[in-house]
Amino acid sequence: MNLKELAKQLKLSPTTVSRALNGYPEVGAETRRRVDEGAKRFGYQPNPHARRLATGRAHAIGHVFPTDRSLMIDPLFSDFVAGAADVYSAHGFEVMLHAGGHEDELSVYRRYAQGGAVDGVVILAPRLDDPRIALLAELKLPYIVHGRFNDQEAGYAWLDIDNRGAFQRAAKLLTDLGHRRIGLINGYEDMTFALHRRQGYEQALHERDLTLDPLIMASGPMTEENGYRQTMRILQLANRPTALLLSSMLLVSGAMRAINEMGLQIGKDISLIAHDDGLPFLNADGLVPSLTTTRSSIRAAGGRVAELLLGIITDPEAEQPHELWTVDLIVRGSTGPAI
Amino acid sequence: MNLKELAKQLKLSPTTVSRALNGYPEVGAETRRRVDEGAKRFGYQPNPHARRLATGRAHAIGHVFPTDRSLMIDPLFSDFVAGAADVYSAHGFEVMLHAGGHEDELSVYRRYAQGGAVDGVVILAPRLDDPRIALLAELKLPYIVHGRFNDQEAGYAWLDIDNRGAFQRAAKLLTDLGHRRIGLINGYEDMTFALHRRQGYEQALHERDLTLDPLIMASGPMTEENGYRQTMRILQLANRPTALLLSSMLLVSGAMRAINEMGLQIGKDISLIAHDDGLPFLNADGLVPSLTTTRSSIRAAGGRVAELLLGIITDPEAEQPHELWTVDLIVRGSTGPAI
DNA sequence: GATTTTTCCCAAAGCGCTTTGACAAATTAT
DNA sequence: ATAATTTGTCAAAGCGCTTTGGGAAAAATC
Repeated sequence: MNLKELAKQLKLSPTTVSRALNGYPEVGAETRRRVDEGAKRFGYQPNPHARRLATGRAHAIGHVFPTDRSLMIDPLFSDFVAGAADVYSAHGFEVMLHAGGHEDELSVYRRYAQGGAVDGVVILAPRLDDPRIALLAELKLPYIVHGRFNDQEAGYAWLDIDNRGAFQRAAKLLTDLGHRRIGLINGYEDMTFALHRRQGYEQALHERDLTLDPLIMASGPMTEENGYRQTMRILQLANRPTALLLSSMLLVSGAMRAINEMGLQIGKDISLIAHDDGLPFLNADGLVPSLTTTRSSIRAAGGRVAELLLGIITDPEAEQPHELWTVDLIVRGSTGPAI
Repeated sequence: MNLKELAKQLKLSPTTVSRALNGYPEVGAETRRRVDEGAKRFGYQPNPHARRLATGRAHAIGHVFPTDRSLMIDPLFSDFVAGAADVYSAHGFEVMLHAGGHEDELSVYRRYAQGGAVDGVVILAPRLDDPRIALLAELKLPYIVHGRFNDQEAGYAWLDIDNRGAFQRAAKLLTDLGHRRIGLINGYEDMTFALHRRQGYEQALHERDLTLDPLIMASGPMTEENGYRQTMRILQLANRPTALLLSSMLLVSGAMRAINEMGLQIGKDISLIAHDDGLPFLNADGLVPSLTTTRSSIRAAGGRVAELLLGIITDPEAEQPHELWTVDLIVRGSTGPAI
């Protein structure tokens, strides 16, 4: 059943049916009712490809899986996309997913821009020297960045959480509790989110005139195993820290394992604060002791990013949105006074 | 730059250019060369929507996020899709993602089928009484199931791992080690994969004339927290098991935490075998002691499922593929003789 | 050399929708 | 009453591609 067929059944022209269905004003109330009723009765669905071709709008958003880092699929990604996809679907947009490997990320954007396969893209996990910056500026493809390109805040739309502020506050909480040696286990620091976290951490230490010790800082993949390794390494130092700041709940899994193994007690011998993206399978509140966290739902971020991008697409003239979300610091049982 | 424009530049007709680009035989070698060269020079990319409309093929596969279980996004999903997306992209297919919530899964398939938005879909996490069975049989939409509908193995294409065999072998390994009380912490058992695992487990116990004890069996979300909860509950029983079978590495995280807390030693006081889907952020080999697992890469499964589906789409007349993958049992340090 | 076949290219139609421009009919203004 | 406007509908063009059905020119066959 296509438009023409439906129009014939209703004894109307395709023009009128199309207009009625798309809510244009130049169609009588009674006719509109008839059309709506007829469309429902015949189960008519407009052909999406024809519509795209005619309107030039894809009604789709592109997302690219960050699949480079030795093929490690970030478990955060699916939650982010789930949040975004919900919003898209509410607005009749599809999400087009691309997982690297065969075609490199930049080519994908180029192809998207050229063929109009999508109306916009979401850029994830921005890096310090991100090659996507230049390309996207050149391409006429609406986009929004989750995170920020390194300290470059104008010229593009973004939504970021205040990673710097979050880790600064977290570190400050620890110094307020009397901790003077505080370790940091971070993600890869060529990603801006991780860099910002380190900067927040450094600033807090700096404010207390504490010196940085590279030995108790680490940067790497946010896996259980690396959490274990780095924690183990740091705890075995002669002069081990009394508190640890972690960039991910997955690192926490490994860290707790290491701490248990060392026979230390969380919240007493060693304090822990981690960033919690709200992944549903790893609950900070369910741990024993419950975990003090800087918390920001990555799923909510995905949803908001989607909303903003749809806004940009609808009105490209409007000012580019910038949103910096403050991060909650939730104090629970894993932080205690320094020993 | 579109086809017509390119053709004009090359002083050829759109027909010829289209044919040359799509590898049809009725075009001269020299002309073909000129077209290829010209297309590259002008950076020509065919408009995907126009192509879809003309050919009636979407060159896209639909995937639906299993987002129901109280909005819990399964972390396995992204790895599976990553594997699949790689294959699609090598074949010039896109992946269209849908995350429930706004529109229910069945409607999505109906819409896909009606409008030809995708050429096929991948069905994930089949259930015991899966409403998708009936719908898909009715819709003329090629599909393949990852897993199997409950013991119904004909009439549709599927790829599954031998969950039953895997858990049977795992349980048998434990009984061979002398364990007589073996616990099971499973996923939701209205999913066929979980049911099959329980059946494998039950059969192995049955072969040794061991009786089932519902007290040391659990079924629920595969989260860290639930792993902890169930393990804790089971270990606190008066007559606690000496071995535990777990359906997911995430459950293991929680289980190990519980075991540590109880002051028990893995591989000695209690043996552990878990199913490992090969998630890159949770490595069974990196644990201490390293974990005995039934292992099957969900990412590889995603890739193969994609290949099979593309095959079905290319040749709908061919026989429906069924693949049952045997699962590796990798014996490592977490299993020891019964105490 | 005349006829058939093959090779290579083209004009035009069609995919299913949206959108422009025209036009009766109904309404309002003069 | 007629003229000017508004309302509700339609015919036709166009989005950019593929594909059908020819049809010259070149090659192969008799």
